[in-house]
Amino acid sequence: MRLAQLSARSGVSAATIKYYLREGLLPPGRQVNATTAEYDEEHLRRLRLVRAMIQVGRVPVAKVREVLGHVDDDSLGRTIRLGAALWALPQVPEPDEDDEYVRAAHDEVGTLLDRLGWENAKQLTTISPAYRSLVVAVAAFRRLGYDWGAEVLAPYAELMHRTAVLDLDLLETQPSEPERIEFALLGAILNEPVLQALHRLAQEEESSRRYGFE
Amino acid sequence: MRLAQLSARSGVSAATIKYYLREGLLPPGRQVNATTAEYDEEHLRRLRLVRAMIQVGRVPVAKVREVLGHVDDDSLGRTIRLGAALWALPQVPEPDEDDEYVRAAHDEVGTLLDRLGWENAKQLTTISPAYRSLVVAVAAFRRLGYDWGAEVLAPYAELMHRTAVLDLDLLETQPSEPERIEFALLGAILNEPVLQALHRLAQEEESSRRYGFE
DNA sequence: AATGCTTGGATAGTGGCACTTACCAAGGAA
DNA sequence: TTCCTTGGTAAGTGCCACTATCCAAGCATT
Repeated sequence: MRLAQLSARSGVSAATIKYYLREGLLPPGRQVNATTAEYDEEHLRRLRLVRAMIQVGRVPVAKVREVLGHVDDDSLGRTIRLGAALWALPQVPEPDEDDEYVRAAHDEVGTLLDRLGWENAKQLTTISPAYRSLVVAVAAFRRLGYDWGAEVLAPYAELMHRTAVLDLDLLETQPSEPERIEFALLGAILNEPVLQALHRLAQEEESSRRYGFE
Repeated sequence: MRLAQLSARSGVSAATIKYYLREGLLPPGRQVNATTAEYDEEHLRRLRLVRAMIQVGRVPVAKVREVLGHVDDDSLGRTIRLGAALWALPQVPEPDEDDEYVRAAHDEVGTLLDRLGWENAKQLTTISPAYRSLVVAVAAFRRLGYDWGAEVLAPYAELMHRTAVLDLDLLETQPSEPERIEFALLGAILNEPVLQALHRLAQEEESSRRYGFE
């Protein structure tokens, strides 16, 4: 398959594919001669994954390169490789630890994890981007005067835990290791928009059940 | 309160506040004389809301102006005002209706809504951004060869519905109408990052319960 | 009154990012 | 030989969220 055909089958412009090649998001094709390179189905698949990350997941190009680097790193074990790929995904900026709201949010989230019995998550508080995102968002609520405490968060966390159980059950249905890695990555990138969309749709449904359309 | 003090209390630089004033994200202060303007607590609150939208919610400045325009529009009724504000939030690009994957995704989501009995949501399929986001994400999965059908989505949708019930119960605890509008907006902007962070934390927790840290 | 600081407002510039355009030499077909 | 196509490179584009620089008006101190 030539570059032009790769472009036609993926719907991505030839110039953009060249850009991705230059940026290392796609491995180079097999060079046939000085002016021709041959691409295969694996390139097409990788290109679609890249597009899904950039367009649906809004992952910056530099992050995509980093994530794919972890995915392709055969020297790492499964858990580490997956963790590295997921943790490279975009994050909120570092919380300012001197901020009083941030400190209060830390305490609140700690209380929440204790109450839920998430012992493993507790060990990740210093390194997990998910933990940091949670602290930033809770601090933002507090700064606006809303008391988004453990009592409010706990029922949400229970529901998210059930969601995670579904995620992992689904992951285990994937037949082989490389597929599980890609599937988990897609889950993080695409399933979150899916959940968000389902959430908003559910809000619209529930709201119109309670109050009608008016 | 002068602009410099507004800056100090919000942590937003004076130059950025001037930028927001220029862009219409903040109403102008009360002009005292040619070189002095006076701001109040309402300005500070609005500024924090704007920052929450831009920094945590990643809402573009133009969208923030649009959303706030709906929030402040007293001529609209409650449901409409809230709906307008929420629907102005960032969306995925329009799905390409000619794409075979998009058409298949439409069918799949339609089946899902039937199965769930979300009769109200079914009426929104042509206009709701949440519906469109869902179709785009499901189409992206299909394009990569994963059959993200109604059977897979239904249990997620059930959990999201319970989440929406929690959201609306919480909303009803807000004492007055303007507070409910702002609270609902914050819920859409900040609660989604909270849910996402809880989701990822729950995945990490569940994953380490099943497989250990290795 | 003179000096020097601060204030809010306007204008233009910055840096990052995701492309996109223009161009090039090499190769293949008519 | 002529012309088109190919993949690669360098420079440019458009957008966006700020940010730096000016400026004149006011206020305070000397």
